Amino acid sequence: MKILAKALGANIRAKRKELGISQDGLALECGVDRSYMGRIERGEVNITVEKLYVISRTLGCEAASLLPALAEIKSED
Amino acid sequence: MKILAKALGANIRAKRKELGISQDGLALECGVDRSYMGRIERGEVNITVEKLYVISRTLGCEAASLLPALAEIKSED
DNA sequence: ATGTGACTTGTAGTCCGTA
DNA sequence: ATACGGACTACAAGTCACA
Repeated sequence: MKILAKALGANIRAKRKELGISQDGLALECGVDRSYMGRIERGEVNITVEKLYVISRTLGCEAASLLPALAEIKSED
Repeated sequence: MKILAKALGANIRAKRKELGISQDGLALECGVDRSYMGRIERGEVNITVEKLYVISRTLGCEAASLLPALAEIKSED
């Protein structure tokens, strides 16, 4: 899919592994579906800012820290 | 509406005014409807990360810099 | 130039599976 | 535990008219 979603998903996955929790453990704590969290990490969906905050809160980091830099994304998305 | 959307909208509006451009000027450059940009700034809608990047690119700043800190948003959204 | 209402369409997000 | 799919429902995205 889109570069942006993939980069964001990769950041979320990296942070999650850093904490040593499972994908569906994270999904459960975020109150989102297990299968949906998988799609997010794989960059198959373009999440809303609200969901980004729910996830970052659970991951214990700033929402801003999960976002890839603009330079990484270039002109498309 | 939600605190998060309002805080984000306020940040976008502040950055836009800093650049001295109008709401529909920004909307035009972002390729979104004038009325929709108004709703974003007023925090009436919960935008996707993709839209956030389109707007931040037009504003010439990092997407992360438009996001309010987690501490400002507390447990709700 | 901006706010608001009443829409339609696309997709985010949910819930159920199988491997 | 994770990837992936199908079939939904909720809401973001986009358009237009009027104040």
